[in-house]
Amino acid sequence: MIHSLSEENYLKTICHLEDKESKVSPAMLAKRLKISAASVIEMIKKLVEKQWVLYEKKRGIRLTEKGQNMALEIIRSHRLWEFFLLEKLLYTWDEVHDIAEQLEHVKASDLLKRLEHYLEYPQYDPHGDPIPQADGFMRPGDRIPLSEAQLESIGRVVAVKDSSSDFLQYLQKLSIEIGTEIQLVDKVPFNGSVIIRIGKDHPVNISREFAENLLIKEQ
Amino acid sequence: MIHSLSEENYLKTICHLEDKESKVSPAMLAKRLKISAASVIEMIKKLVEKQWVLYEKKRGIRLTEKGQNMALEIIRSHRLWEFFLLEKLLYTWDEVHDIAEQLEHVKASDLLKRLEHYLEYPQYDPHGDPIPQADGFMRPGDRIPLSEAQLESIGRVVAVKDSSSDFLQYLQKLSIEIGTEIQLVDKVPFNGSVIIRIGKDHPVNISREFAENLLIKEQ
DNA sequence: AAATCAAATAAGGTATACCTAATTTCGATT
DNA sequence: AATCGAAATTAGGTATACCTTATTTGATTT
Repeated sequence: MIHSLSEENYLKTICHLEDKESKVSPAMLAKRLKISAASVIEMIKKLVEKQWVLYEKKRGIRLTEKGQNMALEIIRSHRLWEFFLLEKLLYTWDEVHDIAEQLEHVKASDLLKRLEHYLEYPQYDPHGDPIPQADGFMRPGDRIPLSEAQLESIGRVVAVKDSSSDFLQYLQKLSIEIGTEIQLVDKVPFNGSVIIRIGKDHPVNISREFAENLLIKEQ
Repeated sequence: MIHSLSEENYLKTICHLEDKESKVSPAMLAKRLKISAASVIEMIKKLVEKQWVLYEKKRGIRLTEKGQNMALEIIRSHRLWEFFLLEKLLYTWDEVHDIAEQLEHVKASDLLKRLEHYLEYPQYDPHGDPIPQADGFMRPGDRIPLSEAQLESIGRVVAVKDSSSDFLQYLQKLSIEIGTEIQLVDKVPFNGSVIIRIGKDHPVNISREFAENLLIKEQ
């Protein structure tokens, strides 16, 4: 059965939300996809008919096995293309996502296998998210909160948990962006705050809360 | 102004037809795009409003300068992706076109420049068609009819002029397909027929008409 | 249990890009 | 100039995927 670009985006988003939340509601989907709740309801009906999702009010929206497989394939495509864009076209970590959103929908027999072979079987995308294998297997991610990094280790910022504009502005003040190298210099057991070195600057002290919201990939 | 996938396909197709025909009619577009003439008329109206094409019954459909630029950009994208698919993902010459039809519509600032840099500024796509430069300049193609090849030269089949099923079946009989290497062994002045070697086979004699319909890229 | 409020859903509408089935236009015979 | 046929065009219709504006449902508080 043929599927449209919209349907693919729904499946992908439901898959992501299922990972993060105990129950996926129409309202959550509407928020994530930036469309009205009414439109979501309509589409969910279609996806239920096609047997790609189940919907019960109590349990929320869930992918069927078929739906799950389709979603994983799209996520696989997205992450492989992200890797390509960073590694081969030298885009920066924050630029790749939006382009991969377009590339992920390209269909061709064998495309992902060829792409993956050409990229030498990357395991993680530039944001530290695991790339699902062709058989649907997906290892856990390898990005961790800065607060849990090894002492002395150097990591690269790959994402933030909190994306409030307060937090983002604070990041900007500290000259931290996606890709910035950060070394964990010391942890202060007293209040959980940590001392980090941003790039080659002098070390600074940041709060535990901050350190928990900054996701890094150790290298 | 934002443009849709359909609009892009119209512009691209009009551009190709303008090259080939003295006048582009709605009926020709309908045939090429495999949609009804009525739908073409509708779309042409929209494109005229957006000032991407001009339409007068006597002169037919023509791209404006803006439309021409947009069309060339899409063609550039198409041919760069074709090159990528062949060169990097190792697809065969006949597989790349359909995939590039999808990739050509991906939008991202800088994408084509990066892609082109990464591919080391290819001049021609796998079918011997020239890849327009960023500034819109496009050199002439470098594929020629087999009948005009240099004696002794070895070329690779990149396209056919005549795509009637009779012709294609004859090709199949001779084991010629896109990508097949052909050496021009000799020309017979008498009737214009030529003697060719297909791959590593014994030379065979083919008619002038045949040789004129087979486009090769010398190497 | 009644009131309240947000989430879910229904109803009806829009734009895009197709379609088929008339109808009109126009150039080429006759 | 009348006729004919193909091409162009109009009219009206469909599916997709959105929308806004009710209305309903249901969970939570009072």
